[in-house]
Amino acid sequence: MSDAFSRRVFVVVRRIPPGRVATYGLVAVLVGRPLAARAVGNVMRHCEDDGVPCHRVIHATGRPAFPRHATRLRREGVRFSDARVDLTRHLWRPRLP
DNA sequence: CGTGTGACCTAAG
DNA sequence: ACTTAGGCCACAC
Repeated sequence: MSDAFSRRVFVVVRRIPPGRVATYGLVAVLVGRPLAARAVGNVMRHCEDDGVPCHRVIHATGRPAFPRHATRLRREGVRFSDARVDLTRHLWRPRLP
């Protein structure tokens, strides 16, 4: 998909550094649609992982969408406490331009 | 143009 | 700490 919204979502997700994560809601904020968290999820659903680190976008509870994402995150040094990411430690806090 | 759906979020109980 | 209910947005039909 290459509509405007999806592109902006992917641009943001590509900027998430290794070892950090963003929630769907945070991505929504960063693309300028603070209430479009669900739509972000829809975009990620069709993500074919072409250079986009979709495993770094997780649920607000700290649970990745799929277990395989958790293993990739662990490989990047992300710490889990009981199957959820320690958000206080790993939530991405981008520098605002 | 109306409806249903989804890798969501938050507040409340 | 779970579960619900309500809300919001983009997209496919």
